[in-house]
Amino acid sequence: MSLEHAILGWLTTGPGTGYDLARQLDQGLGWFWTAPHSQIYPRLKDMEARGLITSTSEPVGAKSAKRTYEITPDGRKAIREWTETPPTYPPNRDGERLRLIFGDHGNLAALRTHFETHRQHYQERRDSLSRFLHEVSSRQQPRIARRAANAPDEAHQELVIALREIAYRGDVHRAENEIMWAEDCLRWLDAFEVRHGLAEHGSGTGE
Amino acid sequence: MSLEHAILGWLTTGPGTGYDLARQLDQGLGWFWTAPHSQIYPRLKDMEARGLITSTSEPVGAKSAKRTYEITPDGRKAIREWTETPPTYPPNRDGERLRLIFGDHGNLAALRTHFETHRQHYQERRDSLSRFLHEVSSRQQPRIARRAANAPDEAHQELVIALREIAYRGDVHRAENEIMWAEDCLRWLDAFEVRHGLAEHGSGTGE
DNA sequence: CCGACCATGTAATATGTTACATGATTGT
DNA sequence: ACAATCATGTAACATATTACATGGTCGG
Repeated sequence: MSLEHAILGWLTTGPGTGYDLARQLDQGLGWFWTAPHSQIYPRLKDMEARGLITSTSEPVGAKSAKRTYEITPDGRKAIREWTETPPTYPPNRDGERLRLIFGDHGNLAALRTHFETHRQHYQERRDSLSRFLHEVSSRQQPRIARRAANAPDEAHQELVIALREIAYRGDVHRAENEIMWAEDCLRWLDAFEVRHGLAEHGSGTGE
Repeated sequence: MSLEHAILGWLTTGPGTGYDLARQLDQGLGWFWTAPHSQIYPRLKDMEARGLITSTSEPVGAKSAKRTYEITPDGRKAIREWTETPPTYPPNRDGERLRLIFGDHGNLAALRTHFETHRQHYQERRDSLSRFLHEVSSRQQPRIARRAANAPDEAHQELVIALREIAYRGDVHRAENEIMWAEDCLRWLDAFEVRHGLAEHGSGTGE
C-alpha cells in the first residue's frame, strides 16, 4: 500500500490538492511512485476517513469545489513509522528480460532494436533524472526547498536535501548501468553476427 | 499481461504442469517473473481455451488428475511476435526510495539499518544470480540445456545460452550497482554523523 | 467561443496477494 | 501415523489501468 505512503510523504512537504499530487506523480518525472487520478481521489477520501489527513473545501463556480488536503499528527506518525522500518523488496517482474531470453529464435534485427530501445530509454531517463537532481541540489524544487527551510536545525536541513540527492543519484547510476549493459549487448551482437557470417547491417554500434 | 508471456516462453523449453511452473516462478530464483499458483491455474485454462496451449490429463488416484500443458503453433507465433516487439517500460514504483526520501526526520539509526538491509538484500540476490548464471553456462539447467540442444544449428544453440547469460549478467551488474550504492550511502552517513557530532555508534562501515 | 489546463469524480477491467480447501504419493 | 512434497483449485481482497464523464477558469 505504498500509494498511501507516497501521499503522506508528499503532504509532509506541504498541503495540496489531489490534482497537484497527480500532476507530480504521473506526468513530470521526479518521482518514485506513480498513480492516475482515478486511484488518487478515492484514496484521499479513504485516508481522510481514517484520520491520516484532513481537507478544506473551497467552492469553485456554482457546482464545483476544490479540496486541499493536509497531513494530521496521526498521518505524520504513520509515515514516520513506515520510513523507520527497513525496506522490503517486492518480487522482480521484468518484461524486458522475458522478451530478451525468449527472443532466441534468431531474429537478430529484433534483438538489435531491443538493445537500442533499451539504451535510448535509459539515456532519456538518465537525462531527466540528472536535470531533476540538479533542481533538488539548487533548491529549485519548491516543495523540497520549503521542507528543508522548515527543518529545525542545520543538520536536518542538510538531511532533507542529501537524502533526495542520494536517491536520485542512485537512480542515475542505475540508468548509466543499463546504458552500459545495452552497449555491451550491442557489441556482443556485432561480434556474434561477424562470427556467424551474418553481418549484413549497415551501421556499427554507434548511433 | 506478461504472466501469459512467461508461461508461453517457459513452455517453449518443453511441456510441464502448472505446478512445475509455479515452482520455478515463485520459489527458486532464476526467474524474471513471479506468480502464485492461484494466478497460474486459471490463466492456463484461459490460454488453453484461446488455443495458445493444449493439455493432456493424467488421472492420479481416484479423484484427482494431473494436467500437462504444451505450447501450440498459435502459442509459438504469439510468443515470437511478442519477443520481436521492442521492450516497453512500466512506470517506476520503488518503495525503498519512498522510505528513504521521506525518512528525513533525523533517525540516523533507521537510515543505517535501511542501507544495511539494502546492501544485504542485493548481496544475497547477486549470489543467487551468480549461481544461477553458472548453472546456465554449464548447461546444468535442464530445460534451458534441452532448448539449446534442440536448436537447428550452432548459431542458434549459442544464442539460447548467450541471451540468458546476458540477461542474468545484467541482473548481477544491477545487484552490484546497488551494493556499491548502499556502501556509498553508509560512508556518507558515517561522515554526516561525524560532521554533526552524532557519531555514537560502535562499528564503522564494515559488516 | 475555443482550446489548454485546473479540478474531481465513477466504472469496468485486469492483475496481484493472501487465505482457504482438498486429495495423492513417498519416505520415515 | 505423520510430514513433506506433488498437484489443483476457489474466494476475498487489494491494487493498477483505461475509459467515460463533468464542470470551472483563463487567455487569445
